[in-house]
Amino acid sequence: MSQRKGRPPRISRAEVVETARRIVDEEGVDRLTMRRLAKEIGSTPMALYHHVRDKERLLVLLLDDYAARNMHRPELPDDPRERVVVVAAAIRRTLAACPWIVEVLTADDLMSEAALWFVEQIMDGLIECGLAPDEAVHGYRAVWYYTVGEMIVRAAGERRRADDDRPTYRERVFAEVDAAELPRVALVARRWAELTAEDTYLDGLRALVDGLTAGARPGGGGERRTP
Amino acid sequence: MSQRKGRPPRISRAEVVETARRIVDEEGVDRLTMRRLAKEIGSTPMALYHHVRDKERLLVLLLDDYAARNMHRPELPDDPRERVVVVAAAIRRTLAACPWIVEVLTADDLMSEAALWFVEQIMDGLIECGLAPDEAVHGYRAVWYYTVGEMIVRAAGERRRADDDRPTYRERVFAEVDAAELPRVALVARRWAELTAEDTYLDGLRALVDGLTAGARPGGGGERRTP
DNA sequence: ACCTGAACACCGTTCAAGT
DNA sequence: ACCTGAACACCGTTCAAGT
Repeated sequence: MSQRKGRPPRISRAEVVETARRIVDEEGVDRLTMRRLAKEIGSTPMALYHHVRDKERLLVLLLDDYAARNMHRPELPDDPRERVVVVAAAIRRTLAACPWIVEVLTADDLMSEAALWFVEQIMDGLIECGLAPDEAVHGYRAVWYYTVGEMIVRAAGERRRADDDRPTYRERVFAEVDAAELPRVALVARRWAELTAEDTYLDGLRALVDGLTAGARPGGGGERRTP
Repeated sequence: MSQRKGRPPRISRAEVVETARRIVDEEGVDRLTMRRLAKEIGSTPMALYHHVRDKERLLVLLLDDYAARNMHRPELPDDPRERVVVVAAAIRRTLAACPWIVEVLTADDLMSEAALWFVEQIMDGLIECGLAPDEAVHGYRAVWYYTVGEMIVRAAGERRRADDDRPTYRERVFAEVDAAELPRVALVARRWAELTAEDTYLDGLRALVDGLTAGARPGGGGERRTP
């Protein structure tokens, strides 16, 4: 069409994101700096700022890129409640595999084009269980909160276990628990680390989805109960 | 007792934490640096490292300190399910009031002495609803995941709303939603920002607690149903 | 429009030395 | 044992100038 005015670009946003992805994959998110990225791309730090607003935005672009490449759509069960569970678990499985995710989740939501299919399925399952569209949005959000929280707490726990000199502090708190004052906690204090290391994501998710859909009367294509 | 050997300390860990708290309260967590803290305390950056392991640890100490000062125990309702809800909401209310919390939650759990009373009450409520102690730990964790996730996602949303030039990106994704492919999402796309800005923490929490306790037979001091 | 170079205003932490 | 000074190895971003 029309001749673009000004100097032709030497690097592109796609190239910036791609190079950033390579650095993060190979060396971890800590090694991704604007200077390092510029060097890798054969340019200067400031050239990057013509293609991404700032570093935080770059991280969000990286997450969207990751989602587009890695979020594979699972087979959908017929039961709407189970559908919500399966889809949420698929989101979590994909995101949990990418260790730098926590950096981005604290900066922004996952709400790229690639992710919307998953949102659609969760909302659809909830609506089929009898929730109104607005309630389904809030239901989706509840599932998302639970999933984000699980990923972040798990990542923190893993990091803590990696720095293996650290146990002392938490363990001391638990060792000093007064069984008269805190009988329930005292009962499990010794096994706390072991119990919280278990992966119970699915159990909690099922409970949440059950709770969200209990009491709503199903409709919208699913089985229907007597009114 | 015995005379301590070596040079007497000029600064204490308590003084370090207290000064750090003042900086964070007055100027935000971004302004808390080891150099700034040292200057404020009238010492050098490296002196701090004799009292706290590193900056991350300092942030955790700060959270524990905050919890000890601000987590006020709520009145406990008789109904065990409602007790879980009230106690979780009390945790969340306190932590949500402290905007730097997300920095720490991604680094470690909240598991200070002050927090254990809240853990106790949640476990107690769940056990009274019929959960076994191990299940109550996992139930508590599910509530904690949900609460952490809600706080982090909400904080990110608020930050996004503060940088008010940013809407374009998410809004464009939603504006381009294909109603044939994603009918449920399309239905609410226009109102997404508005719907997700609503505070529905309690609704989701109630659903989760209902789901966690449904099916378990109550006992352990509460009302009992026919077996 | 796009890119460069230099500079600003910082970081957390290690190390070796002092008291 | 506790503290200091200097240094290491960096950051993200602004600004003014070039093409």
